[in-house]
Amino acid sequence: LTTDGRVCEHLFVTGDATILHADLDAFFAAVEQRDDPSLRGRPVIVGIGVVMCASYEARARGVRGAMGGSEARRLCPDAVFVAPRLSAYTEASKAVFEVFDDTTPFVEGISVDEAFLDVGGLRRIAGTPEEIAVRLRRDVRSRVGLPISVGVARTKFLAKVASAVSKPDGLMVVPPGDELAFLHPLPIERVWGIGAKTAAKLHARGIHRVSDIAAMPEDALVAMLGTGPGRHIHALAHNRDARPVRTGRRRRSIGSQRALGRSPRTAPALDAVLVGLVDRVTRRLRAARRVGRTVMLRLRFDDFTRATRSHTLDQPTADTSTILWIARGLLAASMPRIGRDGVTLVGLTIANLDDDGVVQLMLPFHHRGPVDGVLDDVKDKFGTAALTRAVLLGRDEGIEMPRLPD
DNA sequence: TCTGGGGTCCTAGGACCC
DNA sequence: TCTGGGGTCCTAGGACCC
Repeated sequence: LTTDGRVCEHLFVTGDATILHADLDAFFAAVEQRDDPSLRGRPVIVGIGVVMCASYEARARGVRGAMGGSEARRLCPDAVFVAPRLSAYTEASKAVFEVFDDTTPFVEGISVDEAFLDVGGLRRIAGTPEEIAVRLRRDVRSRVGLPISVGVARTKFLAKVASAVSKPDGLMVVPPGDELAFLHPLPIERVWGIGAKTAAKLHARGIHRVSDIAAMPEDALVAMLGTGPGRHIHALAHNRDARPVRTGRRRRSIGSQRALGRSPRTAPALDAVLVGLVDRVTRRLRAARRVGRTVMLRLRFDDFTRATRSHTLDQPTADTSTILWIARGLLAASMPRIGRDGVTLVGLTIANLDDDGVVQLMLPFHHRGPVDGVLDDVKDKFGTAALTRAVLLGRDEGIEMPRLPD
């Protein structure tokens, strides 16, 4: 503890750089270039109305993600626009994560195209972190056909920064001892967690480099950004980041949204959009064998302000008619504001997720030894989702009474 | 073709409980 | 009459990320 009673954030300062951050380069565009040789070497933009992903050839001309299609075309008239093929990206992502899983048991997926890997303790069997990273990049290239950048450091934060700095198709190892020399000259935008708003606040006070942040007392940052962000940014600027690589993280919400564009905004039209969203979301819930308790309606208005309305049920569900009933109620409650401000986007998210009807395995207290035989039985009877849950229950939650399915 | 679609985490206030 | 001290859960909004 620090003198004022907070938990100190650099408990771990010893040790090697053993956290890898692996991040595919221009993922969607790279898949398109892989699958269509005529696109290689040319500026490729995935997305029609809006840029979802731009190849490095297009980025060199100033095209950025989330940019409007018209501006992208103006900057780069010879770009090839490609409609996204989400299933191809999902498949490529799975193949890459297989390579990750073959590298180390400690993989934490961050999104479809990036993950943290903890390779501490693998030195004897797999070599140094740098050797592992070299091999990982080679394997992803040969097995999946995609370029991937890797950062290696002692903290998640720095590994993430290093992979970004090394892009494209790069590898950067930040050895302990060189960390602040690497970090401090960087512009604050490089810090994972500083976005547009925070950067603007900092710039307004003449703060442009990470070293500027590091030179400030924590209190000053807290006064500027609030308690949570202030402390967080201050710690990161000193490379204090104790977050471990966490395996087995599960999705906490499932949602879908639709921008309305020029389509009519009448009540029946909005209801039709809502029905479509509910249908998509509940299908995805059931496919994932999850159920949820909180139904959240998300709205965006003409002036780009946003609002959310939510309702939490007593019992989790993935039932279409139940969720539609709740969603309609939330939409009805929002109609006054919609009439006033004009709606441009409708979204629906289900949160507070739980597993649906998954078997929980209770082992006797005295059970020690391997559980492989038991787990194999569970897998045969109930499938791999149940197996995951059983392992989770044993490792993280101890032994507890199973909650009976409804 | 002004601004897609999918997520995470944090905070603050209020209701409610013991 | 005024008011403790500990907690959970829900709702709404904001910032950030890919």
